[in-house]
Amino acid sequence: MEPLESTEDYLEAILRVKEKQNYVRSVDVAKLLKVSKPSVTYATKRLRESGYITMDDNGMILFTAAGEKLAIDTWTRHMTLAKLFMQLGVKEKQALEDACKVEHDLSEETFKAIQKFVNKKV
Amino acid sequence: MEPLESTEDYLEAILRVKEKQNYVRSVDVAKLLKVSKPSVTYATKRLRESGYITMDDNGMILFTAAGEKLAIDTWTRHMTLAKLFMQLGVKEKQALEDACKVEHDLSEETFKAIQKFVNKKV
DNA sequence: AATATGTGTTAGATATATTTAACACATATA
DNA sequence: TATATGTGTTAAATATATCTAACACATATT
Repeated sequence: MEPLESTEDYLEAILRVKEKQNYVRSVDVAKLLKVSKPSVTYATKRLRESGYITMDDNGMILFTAAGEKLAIDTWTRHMTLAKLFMQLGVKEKQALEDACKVEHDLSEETFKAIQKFVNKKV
Repeated sequence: MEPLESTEDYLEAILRVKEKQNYVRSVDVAKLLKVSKPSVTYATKRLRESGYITMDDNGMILFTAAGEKLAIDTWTRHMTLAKLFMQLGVKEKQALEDACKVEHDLSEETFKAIQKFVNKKV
């Protein structure tokens, strides 16, 4: 079971699939996040109700402006955190994995401090 | 509603109450975590089943060896993370709050890298 | 003694997020 | 044409974690 994937994780996954192949099917999101198809059905329903995505006649997932912004913001956080961990000596794979788990929970203040640090250092 | 407090959060709270007053009642934990009394009843049941705590005849919460170890480990993580954030310029209160949210999700590798960094710097 | 306060429990509801099973439907293959 | 594969849905179960309401019981106050 294990509750795991939230709004931002799904939006981020949609963004990654879109960058890769320009269209996003439910099954692509399921494969990337390693969750079942019904989980994606449930998630896309929530994301539609929240106004983050729409779906076309073929069931393709499309971002709204708000959804794309939140997805990109989340992705930026993810990469910034991963960068921090890597600068501290963590290997890329682990850094990305940890960043994903942590990215939703940080305050703006802490995120900005981290951003400043990783950019200063590069 | 909002799911929030997990095993480690409760163990950490129990540790903090114990440090402060040497005994730990359910209501103390509820107050510290700002959750309801039934939430604590539910949590202590889980913690007992997992072998992390016991309860004496008066309902006082006692650590097992495993419970105390996990509580201290969690607290150490919490403080190490808070230290990292403070070194990056985050104010103490916010650093502690963010550290609490993040502490459960980090791999050993990343935690050790952070530990090395904050100790090197001091 | 009667009442109020503090502590804790159980029962039931709510919310999030996941799963498997079953099915519908379209397209591709033998 | 019959069957297999791929995509997606709905329904129902499971798991975690919370809440409010109601109650039990002990101690403290009037």
